[in-house]
Amino acid sequence: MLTIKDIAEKAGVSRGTVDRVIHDRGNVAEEKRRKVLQIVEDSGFRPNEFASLIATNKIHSIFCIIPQYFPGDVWEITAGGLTDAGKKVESFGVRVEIVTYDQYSIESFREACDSVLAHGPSGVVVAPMFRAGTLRFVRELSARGIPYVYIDTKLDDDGYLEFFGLPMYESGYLGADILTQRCRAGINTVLNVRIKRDKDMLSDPTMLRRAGFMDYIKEHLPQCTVRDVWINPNDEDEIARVMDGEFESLPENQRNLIMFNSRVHLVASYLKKRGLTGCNVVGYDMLRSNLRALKDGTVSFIIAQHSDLQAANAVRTLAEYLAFRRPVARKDHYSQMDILNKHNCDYYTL
Amino acid sequence: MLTIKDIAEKAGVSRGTVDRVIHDRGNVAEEKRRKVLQIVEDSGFRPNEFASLIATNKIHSIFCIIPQYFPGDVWEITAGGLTDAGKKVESFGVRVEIVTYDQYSIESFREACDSVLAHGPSGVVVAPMFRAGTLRFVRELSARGIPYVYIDTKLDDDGYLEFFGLPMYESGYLGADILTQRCRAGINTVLNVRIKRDKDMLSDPTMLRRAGFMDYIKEHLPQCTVRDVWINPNDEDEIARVMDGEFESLPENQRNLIMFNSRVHLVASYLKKRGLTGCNVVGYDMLRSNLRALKDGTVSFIIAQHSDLQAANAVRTLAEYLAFRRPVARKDHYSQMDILNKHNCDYYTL
DNA sequence: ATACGGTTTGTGCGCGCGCACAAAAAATTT
DNA sequence: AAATTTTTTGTGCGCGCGCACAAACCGTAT
Repeated sequence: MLTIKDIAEKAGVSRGTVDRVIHDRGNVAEEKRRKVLQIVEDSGFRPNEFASLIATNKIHSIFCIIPQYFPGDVWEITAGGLTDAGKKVESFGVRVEIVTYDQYSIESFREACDSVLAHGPSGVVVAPMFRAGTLRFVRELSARGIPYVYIDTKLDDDGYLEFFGLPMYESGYLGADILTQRCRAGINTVLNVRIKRDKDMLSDPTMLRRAGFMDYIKEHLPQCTVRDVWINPNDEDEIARVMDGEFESLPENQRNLIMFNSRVHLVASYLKKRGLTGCNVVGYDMLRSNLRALKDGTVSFIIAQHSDLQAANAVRTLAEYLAFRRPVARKDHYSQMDILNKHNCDYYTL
Repeated sequence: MLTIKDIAEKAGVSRGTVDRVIHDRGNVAEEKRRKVLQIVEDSGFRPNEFASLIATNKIHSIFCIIPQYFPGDVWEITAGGLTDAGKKVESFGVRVEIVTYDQYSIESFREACDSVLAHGPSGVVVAPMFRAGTLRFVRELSARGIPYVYIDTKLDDDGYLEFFGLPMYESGYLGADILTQRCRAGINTVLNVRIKRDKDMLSDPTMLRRAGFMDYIKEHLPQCTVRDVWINPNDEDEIARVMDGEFESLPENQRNLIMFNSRVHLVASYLKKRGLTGCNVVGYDMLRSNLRALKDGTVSFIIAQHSDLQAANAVRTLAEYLAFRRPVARKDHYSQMDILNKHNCDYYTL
C-alpha cells in the first residue's frame, strides 16, 4: 500500500505539498500540482482512510428530520433504523440526532429545520413532506456546504447526496400479484381493509400502494371488484362486528384481504379468534405481530420493504462520506421488496 | 471517547501497563491488573480499532478453500462473493486467496489443505466436502491458533469461528409451497427436471432441496405425483424433444415444473421457443439468465439464497476479526430465502 | 544592493495505539 | 550489605495522515 510519503518522493516534493494537492487547498505551484496529480492518478493512490480519520480527530453530527411517531407507527421503524446506525457510526466520531415534526403542520417542519440549522450539522438526513419548506431548507444547506440525504421521498432538486426510498406503487402492484396468485381465474372480490382514522388524512403514503394495486387489478383482473372495509384500530369488538358482516355475504373461496398499511395483524387477530386460517391475506411490513400472524397461518404473505434498513443505510453512507470522505456509489436507492410467508420469514430476522 | 491514556491516569499507572492488561500479555502485578480491568469494565472502554489497525501495521491473509468450478457453476457464484469481499477488506490489510480442489478427489482436498497450511494463513474459509480430511485439517488449524470459518456445510466440531450456510432442505420445502400456491387443490402432477450428468454424482447438494420438496408434497398434497425428467444441459434439441414428449400427455393446467439446481433457464429457453408462458415454473439462484426468464414470463418464481453474499460475509467478518479484533456476534448464519417474481426481481440487483 | 510583500515549500507535532527496550523496583543469592 | 537475578513499570518511537507554522523562494520597489 502506497503512502503520502511514497507519492511525495516520486514527485520530488514534500508530504505537505502532496497533502495540499490531494485536498485542493491551493498554495501550490501549478507545475508541481499537475505532476503530483499525475502520479496520484497513475498509482491509484488513496490516502488511508483510517489514518485520516484518527488524524483529523473531528466529531461530526448528523441530524435526522422525520415525522413524529407513536408506538406501532411506521416512522417508529425508521427511527429504529436511524438509532441503530447511530450506534454503529459512533466509533468513527459521528453522532446521530433525531428531530421530529408534526407531519400536518408546515410550521412545525420549519421549526425543526431551523433548529437543525442552528446546531450547525455536518450532515442531514431528511424525510420531507412539504415541498416548499424542504426546498428552502436544502438550498440553505447547499449554501453552507452541508451534505443532505433524502429518505422515503425525494424532491427533484439535484443537490442531494443520496436518496433511499421505498417503491410504494410497485409494492402495491406486487401485492396484487401475490394476492391473486391463488386461483387467479376465479377471483371476483377483494376486500381492502382500511383504518378509519386514515380517511381524513390529506396524504397517506400508503395510497400509492393502493394505486399500484388497483392498476394491477384493472390490467389483469378487470372483472374483480375491490371493496373497502373501514375498521377502528382500537376497538377489537367493532372489528369483529364489521368483519363478520362482510364475511357473511362472501363465499369462502372469495375471502381475499389486503391491507396497505402495516396493521394487517389487526385482521389476523380477528381471523384467529374465528378460527379462519384458510383465507387469502396479504399485508405489509415486518412487525413482530405480523410475523406471528404469518406463522399461525392467518396471514398468507407479508411484503417487507425494510424502511429501517433504508434509514440505517442513509446514516451509514452519510457518516462514511463525512468521516472517511468515501464517495457515494449511486444516488438513488430503492428498497427491495421481500415476499415473506410462513416458510421463509424466520430467516429474515437479522 | 476514552483513550488508553485516560484509563492509565484513572488507574494511576502508565499506558504500557494498561496495554499489557488489555492484551493479556502478562508481566503485570496482580493487584494493578485487577484495578485496570475494573476500570476498563466500568467505563466500557474499547481501544480505538482504527488506531489499533494502523499501529499494528500487519498484513493478514485469508485462504479460502472451495471446490473447483466451471463457468455457470454454483461455486463460481461463491467465488465471486469471496473475490468481492476480498477487494473490500484490502484496505485494512487483509489479502484473500482462493484455493480450489476437485470435489470428487479426497487426495486433491488434502493437497489444497496442505498448501494452505504451508502458506501460513492468518485465517481460513473452507467449504468442506470430506469429513475426515476436514477434521484433520481444522484440528491442525486449531493447534496453530488459526481461526477458521465454514461456508456451505459445517462439521460438528466446535472450534470454528462462524458458519455461513444455506438452508437447502428448507428451500426445497419453500419451493414446493410456492409452486403449488396456484390452484393447490387441483394439482396432481409436478415435473422435476433434472440434469442427466448429475445422475451419477455421489453427493449432489441439491438432493437436500429435493428432499424438502418431497416432504412438503407428501404432507400437503399426497395425491400429487412427482415425475423426474432428465435432460442434457448441452443439447438444446434434445431438451426440446424430451419436453415435447412430456407435455404431450400433460393437460395444460398440470404444467408444473421445478428444478433444484440453478439451471431453470434451460427449461425457460425451451418454453420461450414454444411460446408457453402460462406454465407454473419454479427455479433457484439469481443467475442473470434466470432473471431474464422471470421477466419474460417463462419462469414464475426464483428462490434466491445468495451464496455469494454468504461467502462475502464469511470473508468480511473473518477479516474484521483479524484486523480489528472484532468479536463475532453469532456462530451460525443461515441465508435468507428470497422469493423473486417478475415484479420484484429488479430490486435485488445490488 | 537591500528591503519588502506575497507565494510556495518543508517540517514538526499530534491523533490513539502497539510494541520494544530501558529503567526501576522487588526478590533472591552471595 | 552488596551483587545479581527476576519481575514490574514507564517511555519513546512509529504507523499514515492532517494541519499549522516557519522557512525558503521569488519578483518588485526602493
